[in-house]
Amino acid sequence: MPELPEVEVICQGLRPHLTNRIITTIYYSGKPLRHPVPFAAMDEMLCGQTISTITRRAKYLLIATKDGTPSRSCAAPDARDTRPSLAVIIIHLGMTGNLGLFPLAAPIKTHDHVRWQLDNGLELRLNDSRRFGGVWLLPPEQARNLETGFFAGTGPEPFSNLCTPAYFMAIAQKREQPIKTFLMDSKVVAGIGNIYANEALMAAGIHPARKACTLQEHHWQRLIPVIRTILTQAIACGGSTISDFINANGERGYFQMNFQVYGRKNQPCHQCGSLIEKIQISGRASYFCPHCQHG
DNA sequence: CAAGTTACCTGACGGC
DNA sequence: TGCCGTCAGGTAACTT
Repeated sequence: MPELPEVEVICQGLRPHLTNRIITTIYYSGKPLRHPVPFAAMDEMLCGQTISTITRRAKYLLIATKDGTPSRSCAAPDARDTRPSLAVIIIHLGMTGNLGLFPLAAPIKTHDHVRWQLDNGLELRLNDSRRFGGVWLLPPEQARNLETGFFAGTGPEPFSNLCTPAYFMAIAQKREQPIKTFLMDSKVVAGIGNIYANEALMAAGIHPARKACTLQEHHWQRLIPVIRTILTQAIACGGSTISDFINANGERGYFQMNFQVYGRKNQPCHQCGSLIEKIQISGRASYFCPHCQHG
């Protein structure tokens, strides 16, 4: 379920419930996700550890622990222990992944693949039917160098001040590909998936198949703030449901967004009444208004 | 290097 | 009811 806004909503929803909780036990279905799940390493490194921070980078959720060293040998936590080392769990939700907090007694669902049991009677459950998601565990030395390690090659966040017209134009210069495909390239900019690439281009009045290299500075000056506004709105929509986070069932986050084009083939454009068209671009469903998106 | 294609998996939906 | 094809919010390994 994850583009950037959904992951951000999950991140914000989990934060108050996970911060300062101790991971007590970890369970694993045994089914591989996109990559092997580092169950043995998590079991060894995380049980007994305290969760410190929950953050998001691109479409990945990062859960840091306060101490990356094996804790089974130090059962009594030392309050004066200020060692900065952090092990980090990284979670990606793929196409169908979902994270929720459940009481321990809540029935296990099909495709609940990893469960992190906490010291407050709840457990964090990763459910992912298609198993395109992934779980990684970075030991302290790797966790300290995320941007040059795990996220090397990942583009800046859309909200970063690195995202300027000049930045995009320098890369787009050599790209003959459609602007929509360009926006979805995580090496260019992080977190924009199929839905929001479609929506942002509609809001900016740019045809999704237009070659990335043909966008002028004024296009980028329009597109960058539009991307930020749409992502912000989507996060706000999801945020309104955060209070239901525990035991959250089904729809939360951007399902509540009012899409202008995504999924609206042959329906009238909210701006001009023209019928929204659907085409394939780089193998992905692409929706646009033939009247509003000439730029 | 850029860009297109395929693969990974399950489930929902529409047509027959 | 059921069978079958198609499609789905992502990423990375391939090929061209």
